Amino acid sequence: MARWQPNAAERLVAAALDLFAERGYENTTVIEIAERAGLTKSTFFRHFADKREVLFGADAMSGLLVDGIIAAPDTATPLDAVAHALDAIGREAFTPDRREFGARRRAVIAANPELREREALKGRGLTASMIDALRRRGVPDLASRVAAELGALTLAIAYERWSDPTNGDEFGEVARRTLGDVQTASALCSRSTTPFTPPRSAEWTSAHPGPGSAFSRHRRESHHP
Amino acid sequence: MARWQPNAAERLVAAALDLFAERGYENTTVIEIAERAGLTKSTFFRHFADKREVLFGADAMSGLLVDGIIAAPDTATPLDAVAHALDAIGREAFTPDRREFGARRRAVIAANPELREREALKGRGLTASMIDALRRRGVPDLASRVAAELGALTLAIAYERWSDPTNGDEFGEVARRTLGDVQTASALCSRSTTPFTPPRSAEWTSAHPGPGSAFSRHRRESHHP
DNA sequence: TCAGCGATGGGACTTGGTCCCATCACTATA
DNA sequence: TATAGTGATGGGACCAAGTCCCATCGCTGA
Repeated sequence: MARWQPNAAERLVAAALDLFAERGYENTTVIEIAERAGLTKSTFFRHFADKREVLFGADAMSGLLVDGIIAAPDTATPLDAVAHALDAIGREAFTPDRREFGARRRAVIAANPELREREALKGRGLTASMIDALRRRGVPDLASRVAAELGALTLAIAYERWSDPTNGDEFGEVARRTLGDVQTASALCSRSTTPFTPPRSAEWTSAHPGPGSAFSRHRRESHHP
Repeated sequence: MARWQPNAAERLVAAALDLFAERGYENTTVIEIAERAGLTKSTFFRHFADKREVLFGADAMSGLLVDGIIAAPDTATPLDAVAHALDAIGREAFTPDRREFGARRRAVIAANPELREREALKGRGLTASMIDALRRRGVPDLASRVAAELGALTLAIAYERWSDPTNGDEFGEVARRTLGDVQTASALCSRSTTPFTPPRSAEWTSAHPGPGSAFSRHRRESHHP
């Protein structure tokens, strides 16, 4: 029988991905997944905490990110350290041979709210890991949170771009380019949108002496608690 | 009977929050929640899509954020528009009378992974809404994503700070201060980390001299296990 | 040959969640 | 006053996710 055949977990993942792609996540039963893998419901839950986890189980990313951030040179800025970690992910996790799998997985997750929810949680976990690693580098609290958030955004966008079949670049390249884009975009966030307005006129800077006062003129419009 | 008593949904929320706080989310049954509210399982699921949603149902935030961002003056930068939206949330959603509820809710959510997962998904939804609203302002794609992400981070931190019982400020103030802190921290992400060199002393303080600004207040550490 | 061990099978059980229909209270209209 | 309509509720059957416990299988080593 199927008993004692190796790679039970991998077989379950493959079976699940196939079935999810065929008939959708919610129209697929754990028992069906297990049967296609030549196993049973019991064994499924022995390998994965729940039905969603079958697409998120092999998750060494957190460790890779932490190690990558910590291993970055002392002179690296917080976002440099994040870039260093993204490189590690490109070498260890998102290798070229996994691109197709990544694309299928991404499509399945995008099609189901329950899976998107799990993905969101995993994202928070990765962000938390990066915050922790950055703090250990001596980066101040808030800067760690912001850098980790930008890192998570970069990771998400880079994964989108990399798993696109028309893209032939390695993940490391994609990620670095993406991080550059994010940094550029970040600089735009505190600048006026309209390209031809003077970005930092006298009035603007004087009206913006400290955090949060830029829109002090907009507040107090209506006060009815 | 309890039938036809008004505010069924509110009673369910109150009952759920009480029970979750008493014995924990996973040790509480939907039937128990319904019974404490004088209702039944059927009615519970008529008001809320699932068990988690009872703590996330009253969710007008997305609309408030979108409207606030769109209503911001044309001259506002992306993050100014976000600030404008956060102000609206302070007036419409996170009113002072809801602080205690917010604190209890936050504690319950923090104690349970399933609820944290839902919270993460809701956060993604808010971010998506902000991205959309910013795009409608003409903000470029990537800048929208970054600004929305920073806005979501600001909202999360501001909610943490505001729901703290020792905090007496209104949400709008807290959010404004938080956004300033986030912007400041954002600038550090591409700068060298070393803590005892320039940024802290001269350059830092002279660039942001606001009296009640930045890190002088609310030194609360945020922990991520 | 046998004992130990880890992975699997299997079934009972609880709970979240869906579905459908009966029931109740209120309202409008004749 | 009677009656039909409407919307919210109760109730139970039903399915799938997830837990628990124990039996069973195949391998390994003595």
